[in-house]
Amino acid sequence: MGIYEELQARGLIAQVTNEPEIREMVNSGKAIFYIGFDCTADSLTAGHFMALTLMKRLQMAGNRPVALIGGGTTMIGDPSGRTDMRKMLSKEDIDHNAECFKRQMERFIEFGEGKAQMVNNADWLLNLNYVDMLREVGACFSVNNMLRAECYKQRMEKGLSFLEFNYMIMQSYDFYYLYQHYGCNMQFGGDDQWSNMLGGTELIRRKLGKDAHAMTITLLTDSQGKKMGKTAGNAVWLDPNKTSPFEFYQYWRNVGDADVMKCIRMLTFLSLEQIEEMDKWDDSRINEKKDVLAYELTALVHGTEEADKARDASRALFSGNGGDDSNMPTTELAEGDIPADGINIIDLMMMCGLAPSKGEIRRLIQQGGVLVDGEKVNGIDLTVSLDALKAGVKIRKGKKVYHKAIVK
RNA sequence: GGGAGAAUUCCCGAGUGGCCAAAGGGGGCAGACUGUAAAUCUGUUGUCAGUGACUUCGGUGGUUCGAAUCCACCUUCUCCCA
Repeated sequence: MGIYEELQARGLIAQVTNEPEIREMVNSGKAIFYIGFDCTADSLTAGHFMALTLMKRLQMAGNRPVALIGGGTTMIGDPSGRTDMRKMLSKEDIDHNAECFKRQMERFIEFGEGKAQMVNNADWLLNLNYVDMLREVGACFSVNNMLRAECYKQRMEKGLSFLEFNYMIMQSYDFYYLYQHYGCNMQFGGDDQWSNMLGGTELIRRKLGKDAHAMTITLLTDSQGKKMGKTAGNAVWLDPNKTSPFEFYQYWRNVGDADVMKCIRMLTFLSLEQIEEMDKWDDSRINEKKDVLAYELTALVHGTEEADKARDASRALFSGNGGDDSNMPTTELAEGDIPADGINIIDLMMMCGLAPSKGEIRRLIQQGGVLVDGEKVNGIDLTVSLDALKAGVKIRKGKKVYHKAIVK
């Protein structure tokens, strides 16, 4: 079984330009492929993670990845799948974000001579001359066709600025540029990138008379069709400072029943045999599956040591036996922050960042959603003593958020 | 360039002088039920304090005892005509 068949079996392939040729190319390790990452934030997210695993899979099969950081395209902003315009980022922000991306990717993909390469499209996009560009590339695009592209459809109602309209051209130019300078013959991306990617193969065909290929990955959605990798509208980050390994673990531990096997198949590096085996497990082992998923992914992103800790913490908290809670998310407070006669529970929770406002904590307590050291808090006037804090106080918010406050 | 319209809280969307911190829905949070799942039901959802104060309806000024609501200018967007 070749890598192509494996990707297929894992349900990762959404659309391809020419299946027989792509199959042959990736299976024989001849593909030099790129995936673009627009740096709109200072950390990669769980959404990018799938693209990273794909790079790794293909690299393991002998293909050469090119990770493209979108320092140039981020200046424009991809309108795909959006109903409103992206916030314009400053050049400085973009450079900073690109740096962060680079560091995160290096942990994951092997870069170096003969291995993966990393490029930044700011290097060639930012110095383009407008008129030259229009003559060289603009002439190859039909506005009529572009307007029909799926990625602009959603924007036809709310409006699309000329700036964003050009995104497809920039991305196409990237492919064209990489084809010529890096021998890059294939592009991968999320399924929402399909039309942008076709723009690139089309441009290469017109300018050079050569065939380049494009392949999209199935977007990871839950059983309700919503994009995964978000909690309450916030991304699940790969940066441990933005999403701790514990929270990361918990996110995957909590996926819906219907989505577990799909996630395992698409995201983990467990062999297909192992996965088939798990698929046969009885429904009573559903939580075991979730545990495997969470552990595997946390280990991939944060390393086995962090994954072990996250799993231990999770088991200690949820399996009911008390257990080792040393890996619980913790806020360390200075003795000077706490009055000698103790601190009100509301203020304490504020210090731990457990809620954005005092009103919310009050409501939480009134609705019976707060437990301190296992005891339900019955009133908003509870005071936590300094001595208790020195020993460490466990606060539980709702069913799943555990936090420890300790005075050092 | 000309004309018409729009901007409301996390999102969508009602509100056309006081009864508006602002209907309804979505989302979020909590409770019940459970398996750290889903579905369902209930409560809750500006901030700080408590029988009240403060901030919020694109921005800046103005009218008024009182403005999300009226007026002027500005900004952004949509639609129609060029």
